[in-house]
Amino acid sequence: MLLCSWNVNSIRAREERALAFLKRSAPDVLCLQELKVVEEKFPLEKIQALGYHAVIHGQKTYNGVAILSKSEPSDVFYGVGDEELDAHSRLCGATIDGVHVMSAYFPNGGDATSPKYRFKLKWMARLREVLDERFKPSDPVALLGDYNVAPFDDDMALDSFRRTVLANDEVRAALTHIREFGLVDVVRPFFPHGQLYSWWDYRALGFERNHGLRIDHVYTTEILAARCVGAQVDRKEREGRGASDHAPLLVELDILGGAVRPSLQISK
DNA sequence: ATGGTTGATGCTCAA
Repeated sequence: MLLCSWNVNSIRAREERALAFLKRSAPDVLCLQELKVVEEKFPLEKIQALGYHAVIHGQKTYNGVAILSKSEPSDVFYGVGDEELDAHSRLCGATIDGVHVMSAYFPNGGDATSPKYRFKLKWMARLREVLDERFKPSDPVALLGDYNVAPFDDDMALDSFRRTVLANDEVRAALTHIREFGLVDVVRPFFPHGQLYSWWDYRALGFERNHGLRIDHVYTTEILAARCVGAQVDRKEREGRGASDHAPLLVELDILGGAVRPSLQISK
């Protein structure tokens, strides 16, 4: 079962690339973030034509998340269940092939003096409550998305990121609290020395200089983590004109009995 | 000290 997460930075601007990615990588599940569009204007028909179902939690201009899946989703939910926090469309969930999948777009937070940073910490604290309310640690749960947090120093190309709201001690502690529900970073074990990035700033030749950050993640409960057989970032997708500032993150779980994709076989 | 770019929107904000 191939699970993917990709912050597309506008699904309408990325429509052609997203359709090509679905054809090329054929994931069983693709979690999208930053749709920047309401559900009514989401390019649903073209995605359905490729054999995908779609759970869409849209918003005009900002945010917006979705879960695309080959199998039919059930037990769909939208938002974190808090009136203030759900002014932003940042979370949706669905059960697919028995896996409780969530697509999450954590707030960026601006800078540490900004109200946006308080919002980020509040949203992260609420996400932990959502996990506690909806699931047990023994359930097959997969939280995919743009976490806007780099957990380790070697998840950052530049030391200067350490002081930002993407990597300071406080957000890392907030992420640890989420992890302590019973989640595991299933990508990290395949890249024990770090230097794996999923986002590069559009500005100042961020990608060309490989000034990246690993802020997109797949966290799962232990029962699924034990089945994780490969992980990779599709760096090619960040190249050229019309790229999102994030590259897709792919994770293979050996749970459906299908063939393991050779491109994702990386020894731990 | 606040550049550099992309996207949606509408003459600016968010990332």
